[in-house]
Amino acid sequence: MSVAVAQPPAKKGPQTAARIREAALELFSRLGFERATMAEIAAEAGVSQATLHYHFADKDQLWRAAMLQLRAVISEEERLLEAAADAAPEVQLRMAMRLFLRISWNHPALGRIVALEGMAGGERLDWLDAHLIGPRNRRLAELAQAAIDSGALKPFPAATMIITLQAAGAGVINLAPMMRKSFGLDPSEPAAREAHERLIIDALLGGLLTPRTT
Amino acid sequence: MSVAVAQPPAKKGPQTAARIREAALELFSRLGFERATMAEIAAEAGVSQATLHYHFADKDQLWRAAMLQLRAVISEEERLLEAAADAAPEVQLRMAMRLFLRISWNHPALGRIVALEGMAGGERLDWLDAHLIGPRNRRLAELAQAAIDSGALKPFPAATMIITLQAAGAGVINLAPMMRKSFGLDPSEPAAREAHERLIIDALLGGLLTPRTT
DNA sequence: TCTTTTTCTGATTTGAAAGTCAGGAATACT
DNA sequence: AGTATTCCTGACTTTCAAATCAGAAAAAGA
Repeated sequence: MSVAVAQPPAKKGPQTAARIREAALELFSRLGFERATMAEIAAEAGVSQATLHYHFADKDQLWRAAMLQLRAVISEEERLLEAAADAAPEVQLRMAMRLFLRISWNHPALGRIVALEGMAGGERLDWLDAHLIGPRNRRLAELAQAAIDSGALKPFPAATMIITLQAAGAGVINLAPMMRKSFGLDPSEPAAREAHERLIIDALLGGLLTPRTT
Repeated sequence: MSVAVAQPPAKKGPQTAARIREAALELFSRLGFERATMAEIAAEAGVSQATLHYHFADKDQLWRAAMLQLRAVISEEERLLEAAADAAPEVQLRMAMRLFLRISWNHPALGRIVALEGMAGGERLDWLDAHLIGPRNRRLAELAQAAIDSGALKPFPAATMIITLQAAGAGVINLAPMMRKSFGLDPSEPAAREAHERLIIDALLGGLLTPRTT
């Protein structure tokens, strides 16, 4: 019981910063920027709180670093879309929507953060718009607009469609705690996930495609 | 410049508690529970911070009081539905959806709070489920289930449909800051609001109604 | 009028979380 | 080995918001 220390826990090597980023992403997305504390993040990453400040200047910088890590993963997955760059607009749109839902599912952090910051506004939203969601949103909107212009989709404002897709797509995952509470259902089961995916695609595309008889 | 005081601001009478509740609702919904501070609420209501603690034991009680006030207003508006209690299920559902969207619009606080707390989970969500959103959600789900049973709607899980409606319906309003940032559009304009309403109704009902040719 | 109760406030306490710093331990370099 | 550098930590300071409290001002009641 002298001073302390001893067990070298988990190879304190250069992975430390990465572990911190992961812990930060997890906590920021689950709790939002304010509720997540530096102390919790440090504990989750298995380091002292001061270590966080050694690797990242302040909480804000840590948040940005976590977001950039998330972006890297997502951009990688979205590269799938490039393969279909010359398909018909509504085909591309359907693919993009499926991919969007899949990514929402694989990275719940994204949807939660977009919902939290997109609601609050402020500097972090500005940053997110510039680095993460803005380009993504506008690309989707262009796709939707192309589908509208080609006559395949009813002429709703593309921006409204995209925001609605975003909200609806992330909704079931974001609102998992509420769903459990109100309905006793767990939306993280694969069956529920698939039902949700079909629901969105059927509803948005089924409901918005122009009827063939016109 | 002696001591201070003088102008009797806004009749400190029995409306004080009500003014505090309104200020609290405004700030809680705009900023969420944590970001909203007692000091700000007090300032908004035009009273001292200690007065908040005179009328409400602590921040949590104040939050509950604000929510109950919101519930009272909403319940009143929802009474409209009773008039259609014996229409066909899908007609009732369409009415309920319209009303839901209208309420989301008239009371942005509701959607924001549901999104914030429904994402976070915890005690406040438990309370909300018991007193505000649970009964509402389950009533809507029953309506949707009835429409499904009657064969008018495709057989998607009713709970998933309701959560999606909730997310999509409140989405454009909740994500107004993001929409402004990403698209430079203001969803609070009447035109945008109407487009959104038509979009949701068209998409969800148009896409989910069983085709007449089957 | 005097007294009591209700309503409200300034000043203060408490607690929690962000951020700082001097220095210890490990690693790399010579 | 000796030295420098990188990585990490415990202890501390600072900041900010919730909650408390003693009492002032106003209203109600006698």
